[in-house]
Amino acid sequence: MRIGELAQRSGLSASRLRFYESAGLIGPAERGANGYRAFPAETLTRLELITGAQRAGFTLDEIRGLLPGCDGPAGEVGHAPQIAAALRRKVGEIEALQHRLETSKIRLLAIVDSLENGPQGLDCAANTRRVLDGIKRTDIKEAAAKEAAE
Amino acid sequence: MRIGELAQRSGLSASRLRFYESAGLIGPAERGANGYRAFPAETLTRLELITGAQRAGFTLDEIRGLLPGCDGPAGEVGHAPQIAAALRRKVGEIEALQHRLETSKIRLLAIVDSLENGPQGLDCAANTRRVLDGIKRTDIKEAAAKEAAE
DNA sequence: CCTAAGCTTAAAGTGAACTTTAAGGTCAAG
DNA sequence: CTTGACCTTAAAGTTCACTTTAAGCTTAGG
Repeated sequence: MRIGELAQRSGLSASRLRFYESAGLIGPAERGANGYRAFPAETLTRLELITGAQRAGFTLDEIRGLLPGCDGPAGEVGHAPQIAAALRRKVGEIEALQHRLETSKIRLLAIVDSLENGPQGLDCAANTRRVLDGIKRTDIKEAAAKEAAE
Repeated sequence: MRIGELAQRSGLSASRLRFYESAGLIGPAERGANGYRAFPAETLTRLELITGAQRAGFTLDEIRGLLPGCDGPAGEVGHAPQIAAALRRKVGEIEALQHRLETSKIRLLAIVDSLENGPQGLDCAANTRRVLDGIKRTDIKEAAAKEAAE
């Protein structure tokens, strides 16, 4: 598969694919007699992994370290346990992020509620204070919920 | 409160606080006779809001638009319904992100499982194929779960 | 044969979110 | 009355993750 087709099928730009290759995120593509890159079909799967990990908040550096591949400095066979441990740490990070998101969501919904069901006709400063108070109450509720959960 | 104390109490650097002020994320601080900034105590709460929103994936531009404050171009009283609508959209985005994270987590755990409980002694290329196969199976299960949920 | 699409490279540019630097003013303590 | 911590500004620098540019191949189609 040449770079244009891979770009179209993956939805990524060709420049991004070249960038990923030069960054070592996808293995160096084979070259045809004309110098054109020839990517194997698996690259598509790998790109999905990469973009998925990115959406999950991983940096490219982290992804390079975590993705399966035999080209790294520790890329030999006995590598698997370390990768598994790293992935477990990442799962922990994802869980922490999920918790933060849930917290953000609760806060946001509290603000929406405060905005939509709160008293009308206050001036802006008073409204701001009320919203911030609402957030503080949310914090307290969260703290209580956290305590209860432990 | 001067900038050093605010920095210490918020855990943010003084340069970051100046940057946030110049970016309009926190209101322009009053100035003492010496030109030093004098921040009101509420700024701390606002900074928590800002960093919280950042952790939730908002850009500073978005945060500036969403945070309560009477200094914006649309900062007058009737502004609340638009803010509420924007916040609801953000909640939707957060939920999408949560779903993506859950997906990532499942994938990661599938890889960990594949790595830890899979056959031993395969060479690296074979192992890679096995891991990628595992991810594909995860995709299929997710698709099935999604279908079932709808 | 020529053109246009598609590929190559190296290098420079972009935008977000800050940080660092440089040059200087303020102020309490010794 | 000087040292050192703390403050000021404007401007330049940094990192990440790419994109754009410039100059130049290759290859299929009219």
